[in-house]
Amino acid sequence: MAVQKDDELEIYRHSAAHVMAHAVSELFPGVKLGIGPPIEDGFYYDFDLDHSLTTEDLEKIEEKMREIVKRDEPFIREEIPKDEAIKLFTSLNQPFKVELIKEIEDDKLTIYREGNFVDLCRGPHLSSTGKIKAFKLLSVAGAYWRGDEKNAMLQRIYGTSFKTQNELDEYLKKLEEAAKRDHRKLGKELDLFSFHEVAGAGLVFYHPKGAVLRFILEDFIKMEHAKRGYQFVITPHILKGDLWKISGHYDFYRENMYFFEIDEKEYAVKPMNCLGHILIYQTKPRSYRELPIRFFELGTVYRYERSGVLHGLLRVRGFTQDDAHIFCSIEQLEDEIIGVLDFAFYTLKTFGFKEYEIKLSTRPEKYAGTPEIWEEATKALKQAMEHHGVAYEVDPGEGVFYGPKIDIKLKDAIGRFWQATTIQVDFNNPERFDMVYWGQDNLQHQPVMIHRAIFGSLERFTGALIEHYAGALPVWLSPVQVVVIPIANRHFDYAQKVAQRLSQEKIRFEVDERSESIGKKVRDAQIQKVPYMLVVGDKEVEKRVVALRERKEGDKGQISLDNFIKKIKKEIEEKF
RNA sequence: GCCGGCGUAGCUCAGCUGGUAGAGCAAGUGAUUUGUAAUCACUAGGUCGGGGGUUCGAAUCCCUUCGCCGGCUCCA
Repeated sequence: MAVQKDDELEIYRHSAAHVMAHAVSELFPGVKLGIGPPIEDGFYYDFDLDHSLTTEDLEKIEEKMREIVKRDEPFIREEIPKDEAIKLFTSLNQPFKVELIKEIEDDKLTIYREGNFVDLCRGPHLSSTGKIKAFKLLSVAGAYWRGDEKNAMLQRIYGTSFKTQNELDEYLKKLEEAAKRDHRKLGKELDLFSFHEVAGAGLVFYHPKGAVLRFILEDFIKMEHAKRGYQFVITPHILKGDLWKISGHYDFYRENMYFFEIDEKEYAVKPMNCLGHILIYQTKPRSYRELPIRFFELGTVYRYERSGVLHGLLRVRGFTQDDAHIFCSIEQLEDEIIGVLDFAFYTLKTFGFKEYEIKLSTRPEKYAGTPEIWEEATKALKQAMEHHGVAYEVDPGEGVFYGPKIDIKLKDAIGRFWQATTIQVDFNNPERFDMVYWGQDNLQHQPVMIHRAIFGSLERFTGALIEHYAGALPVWLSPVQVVVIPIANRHFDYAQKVAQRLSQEKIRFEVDERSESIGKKVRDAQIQKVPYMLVVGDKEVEKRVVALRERKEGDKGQISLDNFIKKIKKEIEEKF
């Protein structure tokens, strides 16, 4: 049996999951039990039940759980032989448990009883149900038995539990707070982007303010690529089907692509940019002297994603990648990966991301190339990460069909991780496209190809950014950096003078000339999360200054316009 | 794609068991000229996501479709 580290809270929650299953069994006799482990912030349990569970059912189940807790039934551990366990759970009509037991290698296994409820479980558990103090059932969702979509769909109840009611309340409040950071909600409130049912799911429309943010990201990433020796290219959005056959996408990626016909020829909308870059590489003989060749493109791609997986900006059907393909010699591979990692870490830091996950994904079931080639590429990726001394986890079998990859994942408001940066080694396409370069030895060699994106997708990165800052973007990223607020009509002239100056300094501003109270104008600017407000009234006109209000700190008093401009320009410069 | 839930004015939401829609904010108009998170009044605005059905009558019930939400699966 595998050794597992059971932290106290995990045991606690695991016991809560048992109590929940117990409650469901009492309320719905005949329910078939799946599995019910503790998870990061709570626990779940899967049930096979004819009746569809509703929110009201959750309340009833909670009620029943409280009853079981009150009964304070001891958790009793029992060791029984495998065949006896099979008999027991067969008699209890628990086929999923029987299936699990049959796969356990040990001849002895453990069950836990509490009252008249029995569950297959290796434990450990609390001493009795009465030890569970605070819990809440959160949601019910579908989940395939054993995570396989060919299997039955069970109903999963998610819940959480804490040792005190206080901690539980705090957690629930945290969830509420997280919902406020949701980029989908903020995107609407801040007038950044929209989706349209009439246009199609997963297709983003950037509004003027969203477009400002988008352009800032584009400018930044273009500049950085230029600095790092990338050459810019532009390639078409549609390419003939035949080309995708050469690359293998036709076999391995077909279900994610959009095909259509022109002049009786099959075409596909590009789901990736690599082929265009390969064609450019192929336009002339290449020398080792040119390597590494780094082609960069802000490439817009379209992929068919199953309807249930779309998620605001974080998972869409049309998106733009800051995509580049590096063609280099095998000897240059590791250095190139080191360079890309450096680029990625610099970028994430600049945008304020401190928390991320680094994953190394290895060979999947469907793959192109040979195991040896995969091995070699994986080694290069590992060594590059070791060079940077970063901690990473291995995701076995999660690689793309053409090669292993490193992914950097960013956390969203409620703690889900989304892949941003990706670095993928590809030995497959150089082979399929017969790519070569002339070496110093006057012989032809095959280059290695690296697919990589730093933001990943501009859309996803924008979504992550909004959630990271809860909409309160730093000054350099704010679509509107300053709102000028004249107090009365007689201050409009002065406000316009201030505005003119801001405009000259290329600061993004608005002047609020509405016939509203100053309180209202301030409130609206705060809600729009504008970093700076400049209030101008009689006093400011007279002294030729502005009254500064900072988004987070409130009224900062008077300051000369020159000094304010100096301050804000410095912040913009420093990407603050 | 699968399981469950949801879809009412630009936004946030109300509308009990079927009797043909309502609030606040936003918008427009007018008044007000304001000192740091909501000035007041008036006006306009919806074939209740689309289509079909049940019914004398549907926002309310049923079917279907699109979209959204939470999971699951998938994920370059």
